[in-house]
Amino acid sequence: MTAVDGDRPAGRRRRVTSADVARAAGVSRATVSYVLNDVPNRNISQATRELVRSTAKRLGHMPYAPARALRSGRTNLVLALVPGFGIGFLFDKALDALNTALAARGYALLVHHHAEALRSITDLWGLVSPALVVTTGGLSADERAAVEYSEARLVDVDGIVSFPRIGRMQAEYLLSKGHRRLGFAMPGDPHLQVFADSRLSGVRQVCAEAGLPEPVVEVVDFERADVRPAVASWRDRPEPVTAVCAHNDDVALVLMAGLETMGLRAGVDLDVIGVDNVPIAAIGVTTVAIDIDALAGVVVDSVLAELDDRPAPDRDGEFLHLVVRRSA
Amino acid sequence: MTAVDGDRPAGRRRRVTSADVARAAGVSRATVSYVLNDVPNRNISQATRELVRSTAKRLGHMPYAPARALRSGRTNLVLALVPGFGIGFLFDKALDALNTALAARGYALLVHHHAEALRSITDLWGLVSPALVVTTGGLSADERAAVEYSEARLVDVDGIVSFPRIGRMQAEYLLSKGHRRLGFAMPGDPHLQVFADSRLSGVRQVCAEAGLPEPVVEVVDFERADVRPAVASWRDRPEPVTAVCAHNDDVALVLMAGLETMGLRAGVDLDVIGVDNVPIAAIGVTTVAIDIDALAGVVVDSVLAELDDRPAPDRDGEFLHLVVRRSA
DNA sequence: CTGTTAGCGCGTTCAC
DNA sequence: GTGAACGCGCTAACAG
Repeated sequence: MTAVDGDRPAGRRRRVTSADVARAAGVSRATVSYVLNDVPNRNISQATRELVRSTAKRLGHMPYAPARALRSGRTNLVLALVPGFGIGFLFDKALDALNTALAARGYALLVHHHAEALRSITDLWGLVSPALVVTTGGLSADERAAVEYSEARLVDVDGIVSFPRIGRMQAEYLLSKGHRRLGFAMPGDPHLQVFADSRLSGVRQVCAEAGLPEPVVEVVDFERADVRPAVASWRDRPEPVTAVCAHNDDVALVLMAGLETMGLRAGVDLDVIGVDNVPIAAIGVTTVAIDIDALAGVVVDSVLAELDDRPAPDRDGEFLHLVVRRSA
Repeated sequence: MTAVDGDRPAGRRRRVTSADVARAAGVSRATVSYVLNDVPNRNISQATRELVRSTAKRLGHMPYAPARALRSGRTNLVLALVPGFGIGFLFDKALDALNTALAARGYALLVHHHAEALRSITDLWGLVSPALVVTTGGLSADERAAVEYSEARLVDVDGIVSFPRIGRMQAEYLLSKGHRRLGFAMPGDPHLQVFADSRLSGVRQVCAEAGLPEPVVEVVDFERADVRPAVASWRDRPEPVTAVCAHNDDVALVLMAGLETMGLRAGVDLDVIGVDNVPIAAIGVTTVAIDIDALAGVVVDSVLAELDDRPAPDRDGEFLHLVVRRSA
């Protein structure tokens, strides 16, 4: 850790405004603005342009975002509201793709971990005022309303990949293998609950449609890898659970590792299926894979379309496929 | 994906300003500001307060961040400049802790994936103007200078945990086990290169100090789990590498899984040591563990201290310890 | 006590 | 190429 303060004893550095540049260059503020923004159809001599630019650089002028935004009535900010950092492999990939695409169009992608309990949307808007908000379905009805009522556009990427659909695929595969009592492994992280519930609902549907009992839900805490209670709950019952849908591959891997320490084996004593097909899943996790690039592409297209006032692109791609390995 | 646009046919909603609220409530703009901000020592009747608040709510007024920031000369934004999303377990934990601590003090933490190739700091400042920037040492000299020259404060969390120190711990442990030819497994992700190089430097130091040859560096690509070339490079040489320091546990896990598919075993045919002690490492990865909570605490303290103009807190904690499992 | 007037901050852009 | 008004919220000075 390096505290960097340079030589600012008490009063901090004064901002260098475009007026300072204008004064130093001996031109008007309007000229400075036109030059620095490359405004077309403004006949400004090359000499003046160079003078303004060099003066700005010499003085260390940086445009001041709030003033610019206030005057133009809009920001070039896209705010991604996430339910927590490190939400997952796919998510991070999509954010990276979005970041690059937006940078090329002069927008900045900002990621904020928003929680209603911590701060309201209204209060957040007093701190940052985005042109567009990207969410993952993690907003309450009130929050959605607040965003929609503000001048910000809203793109909800929830549903590009149907989470219930993923749960359905897991369950359908397990039933096709002859299982009749399913379990569901929830992650311990509360931020992931929303997603997990959504996947679980798909598993529930399939069980209900097949006339089977509800899936037995247990938490497999990612942090402390003690899965004994969960495994006991699944196996020590009159009609034992024989196969478990894990929220994702990470949960599946923790579960599988735990089974091994108990002298049990995934795919033999208990079938386990994950979601995501993360790289490490290659060690033997049967999983529902999601096509990252296609997914990221749709997210990017959706956001850009909304920014351009174009209709939202078709989102009915097929991003899911089953990868069968030894765990189920 | 749901495109949410409500009923805004062509022209989008006009902003509801505090002037609108003042007009509707029949009071002055000043009164509105005093009420909504709970400014002390302002004797405003309870009736007026309620009137203003209810009117603001009825009209759906939200404070407009740029105007507020322009007037007050400062924002309440903390910008974390990261070299990529999904940088790692520890990082995400620290960001979450920071987010919570900052929210309690009226600041918003925004995470931005910044790359010099995509946009300069100067241009970024035209889009968002933070009060403080948190980095992980990923800035170039020019970028550092730009940040330091702006009115934003800068806290660099690089070095809270010494990356070379981590590499040293890995190497020292392996040498203590009798190994004399070390390898280093780099991650494929270019965003992680900076960190990996730093860890590698520690390994290099230890080898040099012990009079041993340089560690043999190979990339273990996280995305495509084919580790055969890397393993071949380590083993197929006159003096084979017998132990590998992996950049982190994820890399170690991919490597271990790859070894297994080759009919080899980590800890037997090749020793492997990771970093982070991620949950899944419990399956048997020997690793350098980092105390997350202590680390996050120092990050939070450093940022809050800088915001409060207090001196940076002591950072000389000991966050590292070795966890020996079966992989080395 | 209760509330108002007026000017500011900084970059943008219309009219000249 | 310039002058000047503007956007929106904050707050010192002031008035009933």
